[in-house]
Amino acid sequence: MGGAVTVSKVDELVRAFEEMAELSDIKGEVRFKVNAYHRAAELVREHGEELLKLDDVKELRRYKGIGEGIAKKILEYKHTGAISKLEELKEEIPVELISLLQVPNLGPKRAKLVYDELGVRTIEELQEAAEAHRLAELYGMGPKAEQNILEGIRHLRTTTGRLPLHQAHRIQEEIIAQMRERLPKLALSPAGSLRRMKETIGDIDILAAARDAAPVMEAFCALPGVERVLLRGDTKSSVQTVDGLQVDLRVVLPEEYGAALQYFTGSKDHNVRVREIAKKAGKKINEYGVFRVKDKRRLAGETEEEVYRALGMDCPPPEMRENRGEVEAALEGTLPTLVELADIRGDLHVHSEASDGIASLEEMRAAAEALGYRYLAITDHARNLRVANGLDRERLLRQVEEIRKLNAKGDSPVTLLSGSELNIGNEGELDYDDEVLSQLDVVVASVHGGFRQSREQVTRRILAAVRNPHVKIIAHPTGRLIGQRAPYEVDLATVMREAAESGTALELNAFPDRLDLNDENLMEARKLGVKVALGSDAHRREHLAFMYYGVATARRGWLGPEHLLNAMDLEELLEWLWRGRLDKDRKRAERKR
DNA sequence: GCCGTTTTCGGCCCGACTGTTTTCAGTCG
Repeated sequence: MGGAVTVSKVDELVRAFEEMAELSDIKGEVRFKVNAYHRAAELVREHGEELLKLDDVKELRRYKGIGEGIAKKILEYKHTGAISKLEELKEEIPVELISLLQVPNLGPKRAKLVYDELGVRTIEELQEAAEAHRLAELYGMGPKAEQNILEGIRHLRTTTGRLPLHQAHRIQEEIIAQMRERLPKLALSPAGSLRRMKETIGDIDILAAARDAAPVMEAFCALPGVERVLLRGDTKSSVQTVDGLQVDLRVVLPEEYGAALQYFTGSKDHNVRVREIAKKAGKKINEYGVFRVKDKRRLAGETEEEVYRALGMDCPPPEMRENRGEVEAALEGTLPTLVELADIRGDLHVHSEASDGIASLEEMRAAAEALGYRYLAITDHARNLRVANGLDRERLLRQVEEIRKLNAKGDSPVTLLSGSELNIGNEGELDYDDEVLSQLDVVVASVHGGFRQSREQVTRRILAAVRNPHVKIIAHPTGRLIGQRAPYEVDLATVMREAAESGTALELNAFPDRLDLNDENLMEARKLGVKVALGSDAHRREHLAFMYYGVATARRGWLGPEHLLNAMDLEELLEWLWRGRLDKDRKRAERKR
């Protein structure tokens, strides 16, 4: 089996430009050159396939950010597999030095300094030098700087890295609630990557508006969950919580609130683009407002909408602010309308006590009713997934019957849809025959094992499921578990094309560990015209609420209600589910001929 | 290293906080 990890040419080239940026930075090149390399890495990440197809400097230079130098380097890499400039840099500066930049409070300048003066090239050596107080003797450094670097190393080793969105979200809500208790009238908002609903969160950013910042800082730094105060200024403080998370609070005046929110929400790349646009228009934007350069007149600041409008832009929803085309769309007035939680009419992936859930059908239905849903698909695990108590044929058919009876009573606004989450076997085989599947409303299929198989095999398995006329949704299509398990190798582009063609939806699994498809996958699905099915994968009543994170992720993928099965009303959904199955059945018959 | 309906040279996004400094560099976001 070809299970070897293959790193693509594109990934290698991205890495090469990133190394060039880091090494140039340590070397002390002007920041703009370093930025140019970073930008090149970004461009290759985004357009690598296209770029590597091109064969002359002129064509490459059509991309903004690629000039003479970068173009030649791309071609050199294409033809020789290496970039001589990078090799030269590596001879001047050891690559291991790049790893030192991970240490908080140690940047490129001091990394170079400790290497030149002390020969330090790894984090271990850095720690030894700091503990022997050799860092404090260096020019421009002292005992504090040394201590901060030791703290940085400790932090690096003890924190588990980024926190999953839902955990960070809970902590943030708690902090905001505690602040409100102490200062009831204070305007507070989440900001940063949490407001953008990124799938993992490095630290929590909170913004406050007040005439007098001092009492706000006071209250914040004294919150019960605060382990220690990292820095405390007049308008900005950072603390570390008992669970090792960094929380930043920024306080601005009410008339600056919108500008500060814009600035503090990011992303960094988005903000850089916005500031460039301001600059070109003879304006300046910072966290205090938008200003006209010539007379420093203030043009906007109180609300985000006003801030963007002052720059001739619509206001992009926070989830879109990643510099993935939203800046252009905001300028042209072509921002899409994104899906909202209120658009969601039902959940299409739910388990009951029949397999590995803990609630009865009626309990799950009552919980769905509380969320205002109109339908709920019961998709318990199927026969072959023994570990999850998968239903055999008889139990499944009994459940179908039970669902019919519950629906017939007509005492709930929620219609239960009978379904199953099939297991896609090693050769693409499914748990039940067509005769059984044809009795179900919603057939979901997904991979639960064989994660280390080759890309070809996994893709073949999933394509087999896509082609089954009854399978209408491929659940958690990449199998990743955030922070625990990488996605299996799969040719997602091919799966998406086939799914689009055959009328099969791909799932956006809203379970917090999964969020699968992810935001970038979803943008691709949107482009290819693939329908997306939101499912909470609930195993108990409270899990239905995970839909919130699913909708957030859908928004990060630029999806509107028109892309989602769950935004359809019941009749439309049933028609889509059944019409598609007849189409697919016909195609399968044609293929056999 | 890139870029140009204000420029082919001289710019390139912006500011807070800290520590080590007598006016600012380094780091961070």
